[in-house]
Amino acid sequence: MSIPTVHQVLNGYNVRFSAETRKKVLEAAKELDYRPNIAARGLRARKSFLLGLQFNAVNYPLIAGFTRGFQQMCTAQSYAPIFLTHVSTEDEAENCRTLIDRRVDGLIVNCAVGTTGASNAGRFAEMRQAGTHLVEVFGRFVDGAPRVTLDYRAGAVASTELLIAKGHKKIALFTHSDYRTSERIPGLYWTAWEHWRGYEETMRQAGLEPTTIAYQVSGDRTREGAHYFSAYENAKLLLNHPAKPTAAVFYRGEAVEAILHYASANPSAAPEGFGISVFDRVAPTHSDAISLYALPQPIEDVGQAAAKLLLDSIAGREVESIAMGPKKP
Amino acid sequence: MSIPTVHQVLNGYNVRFSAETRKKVLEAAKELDYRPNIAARGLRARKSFLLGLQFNAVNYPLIAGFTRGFQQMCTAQSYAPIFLTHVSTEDEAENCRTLIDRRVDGLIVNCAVGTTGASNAGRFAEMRQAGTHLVEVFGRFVDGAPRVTLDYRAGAVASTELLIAKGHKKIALFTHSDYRTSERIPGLYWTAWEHWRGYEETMRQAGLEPTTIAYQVSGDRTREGAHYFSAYENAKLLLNHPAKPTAAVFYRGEAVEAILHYASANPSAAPEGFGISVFDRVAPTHSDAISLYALPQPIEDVGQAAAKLLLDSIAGREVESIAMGPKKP
DNA sequence: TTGAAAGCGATACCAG
DNA sequence: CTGGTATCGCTTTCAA
Repeated sequence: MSIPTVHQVLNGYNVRFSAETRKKVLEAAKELDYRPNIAARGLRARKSFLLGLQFNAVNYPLIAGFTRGFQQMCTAQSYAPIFLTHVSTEDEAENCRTLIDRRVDGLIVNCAVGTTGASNAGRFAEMRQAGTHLVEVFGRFVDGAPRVTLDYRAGAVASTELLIAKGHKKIALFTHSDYRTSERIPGLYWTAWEHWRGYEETMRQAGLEPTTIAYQVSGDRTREGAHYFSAYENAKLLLNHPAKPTAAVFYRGEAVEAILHYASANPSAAPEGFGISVFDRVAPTHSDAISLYALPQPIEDVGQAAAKLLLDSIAGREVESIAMGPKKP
Repeated sequence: MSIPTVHQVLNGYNVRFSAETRKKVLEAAKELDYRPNIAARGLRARKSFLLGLQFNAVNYPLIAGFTRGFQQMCTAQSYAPIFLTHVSTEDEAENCRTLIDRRVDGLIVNCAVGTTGASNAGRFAEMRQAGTHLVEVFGRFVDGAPRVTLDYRAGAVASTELLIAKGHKKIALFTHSDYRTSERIPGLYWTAWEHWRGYEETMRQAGLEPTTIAYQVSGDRTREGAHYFSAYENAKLLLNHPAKPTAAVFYRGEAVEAILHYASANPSAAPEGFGISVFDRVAPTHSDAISLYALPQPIEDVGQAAAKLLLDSIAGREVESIAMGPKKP
């Protein structure tokens, strides 16, 4: 039996062959547990069947969920992910080099941004122009790139509606102080901005007065616990606010944890029946004073969607950016 | 200029060639930004220069650190990691299949264990026997495999010594109730056991009386926050213990968080100046009553070491298992 | 219905 | 010193 014959049969061009030939080939393949060599196939096809997954290490809580969704999608099409993380733009550039040397068929980008605002976004945009298949995730830095993001507006809408449904009327928004600056700094803080818009819109539509309370995040906001400590220190801003809110929508799960801890350390600080909702993960925490409604972010779905977009792009199909809100409970 | 000539020059067999030839080749290579195709090289060498990285998703807090260490080591030798996570033994088997189909040159294993104790450890042991290069991390399931683990004994020794150095004499150990069963269940709870041994040994050597206090973890202990809630509910076991400890060595960071929260919610519960030390990561938490000394686990180093072991094994060198304790502060 | 042959990009061997 | 040639495993084309 010749190599091409075997090949044809194994790859489904069965019409051309006699039943007997087919049977013999199939049996032999099974017996030998034949598995095609993907690298060799790729050499011929000028592909690697490898996808590069670049992640900013500050987003480490997202990694596990994202990669799970991603691998489900891509291994089903016999692609495999090469996963690399970076902590700086230099790191990122080096990892990118590694991936290109590997001839990856596509790239997931999760930009690093230096304290000065420097990033590799421009380079990525050029690469995309030059034909590299690339999808950006959890960010809006690379011009023109298809992206998968979290829909913070939808998250805020759902969070606010949830508290309204629980009967709350005085619902505050507790967010960080840069929620309004996102218009001016491209790529940064837009999630807080959209979140705020979603909150305001929902409150207004319900005929309720929005009250936005912002805490300042001091120093490097990517440092461990930056939001936690800032929120803790500013807990009174929320709990002693003149508008006397009975509930609050939060922008960050970390800030929720801080208020939960503050409230249990200061039993009279939070009004009876205070409610909190948030579009984020909240770490397991003991709390009796406050009712917490966490709408988890669909991180795994983001991973799946990103893989799908990337594979579609590689296959030459049209792709469109997606923003993913909270799952219906 | 012929292909082999170029090849030879580019790969450092320079002695054989005239200076002029060398120069021409090198210049052309630079100008064209020549990068060898690793897949093609691998086809000929019957290698893939790919390493499979299988991680149990329950260990997600370790992923970011581990992969960073791992990638540093392996990209330096022009290997790249394919990263896959599993949540069950079936998942793990499927991922393993994916990696083998990819002809990975080596495998990092982080076993899943079902509630019945079932695992793929046997299969991995066979694969190793059959010549697959494989390194186990954070576990002791695969018979005969070289592994990189955390040295919980050293962690406990350092934790205990630290509290002794701070002047504490009544130092308890706060751990979960299965710390003694590890002798009987291979692969499970051995970290708690070693940790306990390290604590006892250090206390005895210092002429102090060890007091081990254990909390029961109810239900599925891999569920989110299992240790946190169990420790919280059993906080009194530690803080009201008849031996009146002034400090405690903890086995888990999560349990530390629980006690910190409990103590700030119950201000008189912890004695003045209570000290806690732990060989683990502790999430950022506001706390004034308790002095916390966290000795971080060297997760990134584990990643590096695992990559080194695997690459050594692939290169045919002898490899030996490593246990990594806390870094000297 | 089948198989011979070319080629993907790199490497190894050996003859000139 | 230099280059022709075979080879890795797979896919495609075309002739028999």
